[in-house]
Amino acid sequence: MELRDIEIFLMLAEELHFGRTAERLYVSPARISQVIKAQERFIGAPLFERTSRAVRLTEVGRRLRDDLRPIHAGFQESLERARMASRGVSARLRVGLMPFNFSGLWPLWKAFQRQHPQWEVQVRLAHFQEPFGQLRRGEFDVFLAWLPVEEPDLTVGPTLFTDPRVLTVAEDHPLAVRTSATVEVLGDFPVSAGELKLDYWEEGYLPFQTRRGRTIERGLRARHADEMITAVGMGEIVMPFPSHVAEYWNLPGIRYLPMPDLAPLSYALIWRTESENDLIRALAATARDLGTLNLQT
Amino acid sequence: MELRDIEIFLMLAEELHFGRTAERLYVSPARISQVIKAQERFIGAPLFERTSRAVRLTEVGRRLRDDLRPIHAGFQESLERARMASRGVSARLRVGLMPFNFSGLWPLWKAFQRQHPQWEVQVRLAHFQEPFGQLRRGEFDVFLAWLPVEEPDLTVGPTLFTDPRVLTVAEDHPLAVRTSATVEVLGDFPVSAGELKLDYWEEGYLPFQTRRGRTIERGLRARHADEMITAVGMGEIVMPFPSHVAEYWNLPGIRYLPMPDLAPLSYALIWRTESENDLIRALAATARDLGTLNLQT
DNA sequence: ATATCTCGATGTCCCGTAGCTCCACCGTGG
DNA sequence: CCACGGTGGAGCTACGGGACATCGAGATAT
Repeated sequence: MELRDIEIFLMLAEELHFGRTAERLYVSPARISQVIKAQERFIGAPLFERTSRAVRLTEVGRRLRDDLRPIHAGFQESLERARMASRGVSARLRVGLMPFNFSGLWPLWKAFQRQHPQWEVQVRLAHFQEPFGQLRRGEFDVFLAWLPVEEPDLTVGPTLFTDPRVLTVAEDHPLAVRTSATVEVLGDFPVSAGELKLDYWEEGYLPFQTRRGRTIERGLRARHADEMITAVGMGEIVMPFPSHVAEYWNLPGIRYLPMPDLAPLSYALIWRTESENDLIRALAATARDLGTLNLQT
Repeated sequence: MELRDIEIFLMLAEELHFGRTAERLYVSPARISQVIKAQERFIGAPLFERTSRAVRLTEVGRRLRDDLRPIHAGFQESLERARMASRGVSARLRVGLMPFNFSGLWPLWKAFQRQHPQWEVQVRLAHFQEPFGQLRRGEFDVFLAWLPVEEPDLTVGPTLFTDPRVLTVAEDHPLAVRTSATVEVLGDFPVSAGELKLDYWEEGYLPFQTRRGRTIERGLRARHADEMITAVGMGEIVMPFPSHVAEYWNLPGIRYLPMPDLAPLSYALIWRTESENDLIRALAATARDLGTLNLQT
C-alpha cells in the first residue's frame, strides 16, 4: 500500500461518498472504487459498507482510520519541516484570513519578516463556514477576525486595523446611482453571508435587522468571498465590505458606496490560547508595535 | 513522495551504502540513486553527502530520518493490526528463536493457541549477531535464549527445555569414526560462532578454552545457523548443538556425536521487563504449566 | 403494483507515465 | 592502473488513472 492509497482511504473515511472523494482528490470515482477494493483485498476484510444510498465505515475501517489519520498528518509535517529546514526556515506560522484582507497588511508581513528572518509566515484562505473551526482544528495558527470575538478558548490579540464600510453594488443596480448607502436600504435587497453558525459574530459584521426592524435577508450562502462579489456583479445581491476591498477588487462593473451609518470593522489577531507560542507572541508584538492602522481614507 | 521512497530513504540512512541498500530492497543501485536524487529535489537540499568512499547523512537528512522512522513503523503496524483484526486476531506475539529450536516446541505453540485463540504467535528468525539487540529494538517480544542470561533490563522467564549436546561433523571428518566427542577435541578443530558481543553468554554455549587450557578457535563468523551447518557439511568446522537439531537437520552427510562432558543447554523465555504484557505473561504461564521438557532421549 | 427515473458504486478496456533495469561512464582511493 | 561504488541515459513494462457502460436500489409517478 502506498501513501496515495492512504490518502484516498482517509478522504473517503471522512466524506463517506465515492463521488465527492474523487472530486476532492481530482480523480475519477472509478479510481476510488478500485483503490478501496484493492485495500480491502490486502487487509482481508471490508473497510466500508456500501448500500446504494450510503457508505459507512466498518469496525475494521474505523479502527484503521483512527490509526492512520495522525500518522498521515505526522508524515506530511515531517516532509514540510525538512523542506523548511532546507530553506533555512525553522518554523512557520500559518495565518488564516479572508483574501481581500491580505493587501492592507503588507507592512505587518514585511516587519515580521525583517525581525524574524528564520520564521516564515504562510497566509491561508479562511472560508465562510466556521472559520473558528479551522482555527480550532489547527488548519492555521492565527486567524484574522473582525471583532467582537468572545470565545472562552480563544485569545483576542492586538487590533490590526479599523476600516469603515462600503456597500458593493453592480453598476446597473438601482442603488448604483446613489453616492452613499444606509443600513436601511438593506431591508430592500438581499445580501450574502457565510454559514458562520455564530450569531453574535455574524451580527458584528452586519445586523440581522435594520433600525426600523426590517429583516436584512441573507439571500446567498457563500463559501468564499469570490462568490459574493461575483453575485454582486451579477446584480443578485448587494454586500457591505470593509472599504479596503476596493483596492483588492477594482472590478469594472462594481460600485462602492460609503455606508456612514454602519460602524467601522476592527480586525484583530485571534489564536487558540492553549497553543500560543513564540511565533504567535512575536507576530502579536510586531502588530502592537505598528499600532492599529486606520484605513479611513 | 510515496511509502516506497520512504522505505528506500530509511534503508539508505541505515546502511549508508547504495549498493547494499539496493540488495536489501531487491532493486538496482541506480534506482536508489534516482529515488534519493528525486527526494533531494523535492526537499530542496541534499539528504546525504557522498564521497567516493563514504555516504553520510546531512543535518537535514538526519532530522528527516529521525522524524520518519517512527512514522514509517507506525504505518506498518497500523496495517498489520487491521489485517489481524480481519482474521479475528486481536494481538500478536512475536517470538524470536533459532530456527532449529522451533520443532521441539510444538506442544507449547499448540497449548497457547488452544488457550488463547484470539492471540497469534509469530515465530521470527533470530540471527547470531546481537540477538538481544533485536529483542531490545522490539523486533520481537520474547526471545528464546540459552541460559545463563543476566541482563538488568531483561526478565528471565520459565525454562522450556534442557537438552544435552551433540557435536555435528561431516561424515568424512576425522572425528566421524568416533561414537562420542569430548570438549577436549575442540582444541584441534575450528568451530563457528556468531558475533554475539557478549562473552559470558557465548561462553554459556561453548567455552573459549578446553579443560587443558587450549583455545577453542572460532573459525567462522556466521550470521545464521544454516551457514554453520553448511560449513560443517563441507568439513570446514565442527560444531556443538543441542541434540534436538538432529530432528531438524537430518542431513545425509552429517554425523551427530554425543558430548557427555559438555553441560546440557537450557533454553528459557526472555523479554524486556518494561514491555511485559498480558500476552507475554500468558505464554510464560502456558510454558510453566507444561514444565521443563527434558529432551534427553 | 408496475414502470421509469436518478443517484451513486463498480467492471472493463484502454492509454501514458512512473518505476525499474541494464549498461556505460566516471571520480577517487589503494 | 585497478577496483569500488555512485550516477546518467536509453528503453521496457506494469501500474495509476480516465472514459464509458452497467447495475442495484430508492424515489416518483401512473
